[in-house]
Formats: sequence, structure tokens, C-alpha cells
Amino acid sequence: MLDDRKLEVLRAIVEDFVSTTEPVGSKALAQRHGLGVSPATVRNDMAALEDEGFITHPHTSAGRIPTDKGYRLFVDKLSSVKPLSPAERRAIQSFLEGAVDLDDVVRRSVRLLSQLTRQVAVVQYPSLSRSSVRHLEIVHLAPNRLLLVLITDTGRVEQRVLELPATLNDDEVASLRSAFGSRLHGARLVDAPAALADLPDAAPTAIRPVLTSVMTVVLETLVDQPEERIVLGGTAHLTRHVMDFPQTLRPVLEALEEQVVLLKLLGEVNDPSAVHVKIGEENNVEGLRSTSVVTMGYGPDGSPYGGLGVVGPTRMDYAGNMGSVRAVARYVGELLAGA
Amino acid sequence: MLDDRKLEVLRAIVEDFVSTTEPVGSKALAQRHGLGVSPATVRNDMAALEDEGFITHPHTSAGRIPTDKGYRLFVDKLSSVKPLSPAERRAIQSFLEGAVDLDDVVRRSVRLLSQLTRQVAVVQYPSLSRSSVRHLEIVHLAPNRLLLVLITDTGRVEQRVLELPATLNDDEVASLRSAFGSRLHGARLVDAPAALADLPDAAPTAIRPVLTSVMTVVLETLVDQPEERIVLGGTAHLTRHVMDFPQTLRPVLEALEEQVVLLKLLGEVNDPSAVHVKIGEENNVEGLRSTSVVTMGYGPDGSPYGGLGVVGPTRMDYAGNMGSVRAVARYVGELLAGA
DNA sequence: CCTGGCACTCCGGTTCGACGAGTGCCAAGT
DNA sequence: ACTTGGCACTCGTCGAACCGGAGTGCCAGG
Repeated sequence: MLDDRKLEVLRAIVEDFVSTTEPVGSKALAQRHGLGVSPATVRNDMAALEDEGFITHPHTSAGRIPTDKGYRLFVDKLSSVKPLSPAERRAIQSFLEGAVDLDDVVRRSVRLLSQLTRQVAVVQYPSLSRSSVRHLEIVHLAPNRLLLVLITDTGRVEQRVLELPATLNDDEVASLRSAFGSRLHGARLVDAPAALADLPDAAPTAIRPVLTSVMTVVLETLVDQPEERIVLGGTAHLTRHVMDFPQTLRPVLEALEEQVVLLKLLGEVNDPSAVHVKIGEENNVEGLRSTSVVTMGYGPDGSPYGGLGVVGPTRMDYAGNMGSVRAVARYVGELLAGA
Repeated sequence: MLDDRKLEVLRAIVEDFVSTTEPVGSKALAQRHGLGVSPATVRNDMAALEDEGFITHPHTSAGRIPTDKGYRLFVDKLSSVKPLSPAERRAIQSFLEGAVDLDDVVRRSVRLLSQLTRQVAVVQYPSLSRSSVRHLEIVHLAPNRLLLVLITDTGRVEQRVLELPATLNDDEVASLRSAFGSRLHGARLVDAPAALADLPDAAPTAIRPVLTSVMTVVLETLVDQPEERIVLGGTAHLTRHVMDFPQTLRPVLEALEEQVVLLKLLGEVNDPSAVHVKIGEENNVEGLRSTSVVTMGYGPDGSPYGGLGVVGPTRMDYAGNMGSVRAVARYVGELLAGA
């Protein structure tokens, strides 16, 4: 079906279309890329590619443009992730190393990604559920009020205020603190339920009821409904494509404002071992059907901290964007592992 | 110069143009609004208004559109803030009261404002410098590492990790905690330097050096460079005006991504006693010269917690947007005061 | 000071035709 | 069997010409 030359033609079409935004015709294609065949031959190949659904016609007498399926083949078979130049790597590294805390790391990553790729960038904070406890502090705000402060190994700090069913004195809070602290220190949050399982039995009967209630709240807020946070940047880049699809800009912006949508985007595939690409209709997120999403997890293989990536038109520089996403994800992963 | 009828004509022009987006001519105007005069008379008035710079011509044979100066006059003299309907007030109230914590209040406010006005909404977190201390906790993370947790009266929680020049034991940290706690509890952050002034002298000489260093850091991070946070929402609404000014959309989005710009916007006038409007060129923020900004402070008169508002095209429904901004600002202010 | 009349301007939409890029197909060549 | 040049055909784009209409400015008369 698809011999080497046809694939070569597809690659040429994708590359030309991505860089010029204009449907590419047989003639221009045959001479610009040294295919060594005549336009007529190229046309035949194009007809075949179109039969297979890899390219299409805007209208009868215009050039060809790739379909989602065409882009898919392109990223899978015809292109390789483009490594960044040493200069770019250095720039990334020095820019990220200037960060003073986790918030800063995330902010800088977003900015970096959006500038590097000239697309909208998305960065997820290290997921709570996959982090482990560096420190858990219980502060006695008022007789019946506790403040819980959790610091994770990735530097994320979360706090919750708990209203208690009964009042406690400072000693009781101190014993709560040490009970929780000793059991959770160093533990991964997903393991928290197990780590705390023996707690009610081990505690003095006096504070047992309040302890279990605190425990319930702790587990609920930190494990069952961990708050995911996502930061977005570079939305201004979308305006570059406003000419292409004025009617789709709005739904895209709307989708990008929904935390849930973004989470879904990054959550589906945040495997740090490879960069993932969702093309056009492959996105099962309403509103992003006309875009492509390049994502990657960051952090240790097997248990990533979180995900990051970029969102742009299906007509994007896949090789370059994949390279940028991969590079940033790796640096962020290393940075947080070392923190 | 400007008799009542001319002002009436200006009002009619603004109202028509805002609702139709199209330059408004003398004929349509004379009959649609019951002015009781002929189109020719209206034309004379228009010529006068144009001489004064309140309206202008896109080109010779089109209707008139208001200038920034025209909108300014309209806002100042010709319109009054439109109060919300009882139903809207109830909706706002119940929506905001569902919030569980400060983050939630802010998120809901943004969403509310952008839906109410169909514009981009901006909400500033309660400014640290104007808040007072509900609780300050010092946690001993490691021998030479402290975690500072500040909870303000508005429910904002901020934390910083401090690296110490020397190591401390738990007792010393406890004395730090009580020294800071007793002096700062209930104090406004701006008064913190005064409240802490006597601290070095009162402390035991042993920990005096480390105490002053902690104090310096505390004051620096909480008072000198308080971190302001701002949340943005409803950017999708900008796309409605993409037809009007495709070339200005990009700078607007870029400006809105800059925290500094937004702060400037909200910081300039966040007086909770009245709603403020900046029209077009009045904005000394590059990139927002083609927009209007409606803002108001929230919180007690004289010492507002922060500011909020909306950003939209100069051609906006000023009366309605001012009403919405005012209503939301008041509810948020009350809500946080009661918290 | 208002009003109707009138000439003038100029935008916006439409029509028309030429142009050109691009295609599909076919017959001939290798 | 594949490639190639040729050729007719399609169709969108661009520019010119054109027209209608909305709107203006001005003036002379009430």
C-alpha cells in the first residue's frame, strides 16, 4: 500500500503545511523536496494517500492538507523527537534553577514551555496522592480548631483547617501530633490509610473518639479528594491561529479554564518515560477536538509527580514541541527529586 | 455649549452603539429614542459633540461612535450604576455562601463576575499588608530550618521556609513562637515592625542573634515584599470581540497574564466606597489601551482587603457592569469580614 | 433655533472576468 | 508495472467596475 516514497510524500506534506499554513500542491512539493520524481507521480501518490485517509482536500483545486490520521502516522513513524540545542538546554537549566520554591518552579516551567514552543503551556503541581510526607504539622488554633500543614517531598505545602467535635487541650494535641507524625513521616500519601490503621487502638481511650474523627478528615482531604492544582500560561499564543479557526477559539479557551478538563488531559497519560501526543479528534475532551496536546509526566519512572505539556493547533511542530516538553519535564523531575 | 438635549443625544449614541456595535446615524437615532426633534437637528447636535471630542466618525458617511472622552462623560454624568435585581442578588449570595475556604471564595467570585458581566473577571486575594494576624505558627522542621505559617483574619494562609544561620533546639523555637505569637496576634501586618520592635531587647541573650535574623526574614517576606495573588477568569469572553479588533486581542491577553499588570490595575484604585472606571487610553497599562476596566475594592472602607473587577472593550455596558462589580465586591467584603 | 431639502461622500456588497494553482486522467515511454 | 508529460477542467482568489444606501454638511426658509 504505502511504499517508502508515499511516506516520504506524506512527511513532506506535513512539514510544508506546518510551516506555511497553506495547502501544499504536487508541483511545489516535487521540486522543493528533492524527491527526484515528477509532479504527476507525486499526484498519484497523493491520490493513494487520500484514499487511505491520511490527507484531504479543502476543495477541488487546492493542495492537500494532512488529516488527524495523517498527523498520527507522521508522529508515530516519520518524525523523531527533536533534541534541544545545547544552548537551549543550558537556558532551561539556568532558568529553572533560579526558582526559590515550588510555586516558583511551576510558574517558571509554564513560562518556559510556552516561550519555547510558542503554544499554550500547562503544568500540574506534583500530585498529592503520589507524594510522600516530609513533615506533617498539627497546630492548635483554638480549643476546637486545628490547622493541618502538610509538606511533601516535592516541596508542596498544603493546609486545612479542621473543626473538631470536641475541645482539646494542648497536651492532647501534642500527642495527636506525635502519633500522626511518627506514623506518616516519610510515608507516601497513598499509604497513609495503612500507616494509620493501628492508630485508634494504640491511642489512650480518652482521646480516641476525636482522634478517629481527625483521622477521617485527614484521610478524606489528603487522600480521597486530594486537591490538584494546575497552572496555565501563554494563552496569547492562541491568537496566532485566530485566522485559521475563529469559531473554535472560544471553546478552546473555555476548555482551558476548566481545571477538570486540564486534569483529565494531564492525568490520562503522565508517564514520565515518554512523551505523549493526542491529535485532534483523539482528544475526548469537548472543545479541544481541533487541537493537539503534547504531554509528559515528570518525576521518577513508575511514580510520576505530575504532568506537563502544551496545547496547540493540530498543525504544530510536533518534533520540536515534543523535544521541548520532554526536556522541561526531565529538568523539572530532576529538580524536584533533588529538592 | 452642551445643553440638555445634546447630552441626551450623547447618551442615546452610547446606548445604541453599545448594544448594536454599529455606528449610529442621526435618522435612526431621532426616531428610536423619542427626542421629539428632526434628524437635522440631531445632526447639528452631533456636529457640536464632535467638535468637543465626545464622538467621532469612522469615515465620512458612517454614523457616529463615542470616543473615550464620550464614554467618560457618559459614565460620570449620564448613567447611574444599575442595581441588580433581587433575584440576581439572591443568586450571588447563595453562590458565594457555598464557599468552604478563601480559595473557594476567590474562585467563585471570579466565575460569578465573569458570568454576570460576560467579561473577563479579575479578583485579588486579600492583600497581606492590609490584613491582620489571626495566628502565626512557627514549626521546627529541622535543627536549622523553620516553617512559618501565617493565617490572616481574612482566612488567607501563607507559609515560608526559613534557613537559619544557626541550629536551635525545641525549647528555643517554643520561646520564639510565643514571643512572636503574643506580639503579633491580632496586629495588622503593617504594624508588625512596631509590634516587634522591643523583641530583641526582651529576649534572652542566648537566642538574640538568631531571633533578630528570623525577625528580619519575617518582616521582609511578610511586610516588605508581601506576595499578592490574583485570579483571572472568563478570558473566553474576549473572543466575542475578536471581530472588532483582531490585532488587539493578543496584547490584551498578554497583559492579563502579567501579575504585575493586574496588580497595578487593581492596586491603583481599590477604594471600597465606590466603583472605579478606567476607559481606553486612560489605562496607563500598555496593551489595555483599547479596553475599559471596572474595579472596586472590597472590605471595610478605608482599609480594603483587596480589589476586584472586570476588563472588557470600551464599548461595554458600563451601568450593568458597575452594578455587578459593586454587588460582588460588597458581598465578598461582608463574607470575609464575617469569617 | 429648528427644519426640510439637496448635493455629495464613501462604505459595503455584488457581479464579472481573468488568472493561476492544482487536480485527474490518459496515452506514451521506459 | 511504474513513471511521465500533456491536457482539459475545476474552482478559489483577486481586482475592477458598479450600484445602492446610509449618512453627512450646508443652506435657505419658517
